[in-house]
Amino acid sequence: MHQQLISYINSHNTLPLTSEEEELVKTAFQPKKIRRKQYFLQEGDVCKYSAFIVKGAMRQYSVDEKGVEHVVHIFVENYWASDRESMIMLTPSVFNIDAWEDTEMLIITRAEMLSLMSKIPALVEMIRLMDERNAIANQRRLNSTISSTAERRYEEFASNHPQFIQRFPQHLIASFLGITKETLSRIRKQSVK
Amino acid sequence: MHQQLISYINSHNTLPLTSEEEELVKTAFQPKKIRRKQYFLQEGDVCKYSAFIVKGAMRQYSVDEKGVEHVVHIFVENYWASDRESMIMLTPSVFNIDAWEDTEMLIITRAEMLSLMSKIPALVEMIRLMDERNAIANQRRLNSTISSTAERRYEEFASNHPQFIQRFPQHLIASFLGITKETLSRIRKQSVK
DNA sequence: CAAAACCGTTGACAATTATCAACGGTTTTT
DNA sequence: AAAAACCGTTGATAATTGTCAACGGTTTTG
Repeated sequence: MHQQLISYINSHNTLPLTSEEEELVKTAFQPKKIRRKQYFLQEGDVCKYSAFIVKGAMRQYSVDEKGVEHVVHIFVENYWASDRESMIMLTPSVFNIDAWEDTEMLIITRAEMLSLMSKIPALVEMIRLMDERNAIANQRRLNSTISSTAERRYEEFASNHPQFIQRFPQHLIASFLGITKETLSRIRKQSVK
Repeated sequence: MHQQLISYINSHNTLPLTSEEEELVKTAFQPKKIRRKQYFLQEGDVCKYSAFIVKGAMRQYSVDEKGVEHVVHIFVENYWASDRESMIMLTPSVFNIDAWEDTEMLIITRAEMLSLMSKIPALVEMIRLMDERNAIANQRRLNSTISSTAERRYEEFASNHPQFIQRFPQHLIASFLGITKETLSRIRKQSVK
């Protein structure tokens, strides 16, 4: 199980981890399994862990005053799930993260992660790379959100993430795109023509 | 002029820069001034520089097929402007960045920045902190974009960034929020009631 | 200082998207 | 095996937001 994480780390670095470093990683990350629908993080709680997903799928969402869920992230294998703001600022999260499928993950606290980073330079490098990619992805998503129609956003998403279309129900994709399930259903009907 | 950058760096770190490090920073960052409306980056070009803004204001925007501008970022003093995706991937940018006010900045290429970072650990730390804050801000913006009405987004923005409301015209704020200037005008009229 | 550009507002109308209720066909739970 | 939950779709209608054109008041430009 830890091997997948180690491969992930190595694939984000020029130099592979030494076996001592691998050991450090293995002891710092705790395995955790949760079943479909169980919470990894609940609104109002402070987020204590980052999770590297080994197998399964989770979603992160907020719930508005009318009780409607808004999915801000979908996570699958090799994704990292957490609410960074809550974890760093130690503030109650406005998000829920729960398992969409039964999920196996490796979790670590921020303190442990910082300690690991001070011992393993490759981790710092990996985080930097991830932040970079993250910033780029966010930029793209933001731009498409403010400048494209719902239809175009769906088309882009479907062509960039065909696996997600197959793996998750439409209503979840709709929420992720910021539209209702009915609107997405009609958009798809349209574009078949 | 460089002093402002050095203060900025120091304020993002536990240890202040040594005078040798300060010197390195001063030689690596080139001063540059541009006038209102001049481009710092033009769509189709590869972004070569990161800019630390010493004085003035810039905006980053894309232009859609109808010729409508969509503002994705507004930058003022002590902000960093660049198109990270273009700069890192060496791909033509889909964005324009231009000066909204006459602007003084300090610019640096990615290669020089990487070289500086290898010599000045404090810079690496600063970048990490900035990435962290950036990720948090993006998360918030994204969530509000997919889960709030235009009216609520404007209210949040106005209460979090009152300086921006005073400094930039409404049509620019509207574009930044992903709505038209007419809609924003009507929203404001409403909320005065 | 005259012309042009910019800015916010308004009205009339159109397009997009949301809301609510209902349906039939799954899949999951008990 | 029956009941419940889930899922996508559709229709009718409402709410939100965009589009286009026009205006008067500013500010900037030549």
